[in-house]
Amino acid sequence: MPAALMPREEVVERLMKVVRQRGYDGASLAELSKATGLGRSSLYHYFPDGKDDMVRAVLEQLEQGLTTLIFEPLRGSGPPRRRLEQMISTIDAYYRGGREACVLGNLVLGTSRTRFQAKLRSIFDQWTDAVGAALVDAGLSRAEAQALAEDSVVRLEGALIVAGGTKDPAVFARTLKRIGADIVAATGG
Amino acid sequence: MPAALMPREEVVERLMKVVRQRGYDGASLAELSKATGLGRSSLYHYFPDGKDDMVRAVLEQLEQGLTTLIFEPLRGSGPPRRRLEQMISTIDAYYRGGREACVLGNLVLGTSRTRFQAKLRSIFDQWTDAVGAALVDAGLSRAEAQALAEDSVVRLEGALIVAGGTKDPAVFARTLKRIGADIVAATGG
DNA sequence: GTCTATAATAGGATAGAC
DNA sequence: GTCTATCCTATTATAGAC
Repeated sequence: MPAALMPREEVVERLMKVVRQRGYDGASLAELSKATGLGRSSLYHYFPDGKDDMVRAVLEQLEQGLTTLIFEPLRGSGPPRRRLEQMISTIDAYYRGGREACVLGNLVLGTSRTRFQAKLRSIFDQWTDAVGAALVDAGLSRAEAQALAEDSVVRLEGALIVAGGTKDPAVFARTLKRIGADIVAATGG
Repeated sequence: MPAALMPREEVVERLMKVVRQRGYDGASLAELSKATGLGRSSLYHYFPDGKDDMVRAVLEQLEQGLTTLIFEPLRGSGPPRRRLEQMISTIDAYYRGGREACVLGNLVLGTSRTRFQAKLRSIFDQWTDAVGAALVDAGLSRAEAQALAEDSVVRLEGALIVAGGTKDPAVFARTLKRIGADIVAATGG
């Protein structure tokens, strides 16, 4: 029995790239097939329910990646402000300085929002809560922490939209700076 | 010679509603036809180049609407802070408290960004510049005004994404409050 | 200016061989 | 586990009558 040509994780990673660039509605099976190097039938072998299944896998893997890269480090040890700064530079790299679009944003818009609502909400909430937890560790009240955390996630998503729309990645860089500055200000200069 | 059943403006308004809800890739001609009450052929009579033409018209009309509702009032007379507060409540109504998605965001994501890049950029820039102008009137330096204006637009767009993804319009309301508070703080309490 | 009808293509999904 | 071939539907777009 022949082995898979690549690990499932790698397949999903390539699917994610397409969804990130083209969204749910814009990602055709032809492109998903081309990006993975797998024929339609092979894709249906991995993902029996078709595109929905693929995107669910993308969201699962994204959640896992964010957990490892961002949520867990935010709740880790070390000075809270350092953890928050680390998140910002991880995000900067992840979105390539604002040149890459956001998978989440792409799935919120178009016709796909309702399809994946529960998972989308869960990821946004985990993100906000993880940032909030680090801010509480830094001395903020729960309410202050939650508000600043939500604002940080909102700004991130917004900066990716505006940077994409203006074709100006600098908007993203400036937004990350503002997020960092507000965190520094709130946690006592 | 029979008159049009409805003014072109109304046709474009209905197209906009579909684009806003479903994005470029998700907006099929069948839906655009249903939403306007016009058959495919009638749509092609108004918009010979098909969907691209329709979305170009949507963006033109959106630009016009934003100019009247937001950009011009921001540059108008009256206390600058009042003009900025007015913008915020206009936006709140326009996006129905965060329950409606953003046409711009929808066209930035999916496969449509490059198609309409120039117009998207123009609208984002006009928005930022108009907010910046009001902030300069309120006494901020050009650099401070530009930064706070950009941040306001970024937060708006981000809040619409996060509110959509979490199905929680309150995120949008809180973000508008934060934008207002930061404007008040920057223009001298 | 709007319609019905239809073309031509691309879309998602399946069957069955290997 | 992957492929080729195929199906059916939806999609964009056009033709031509009224």
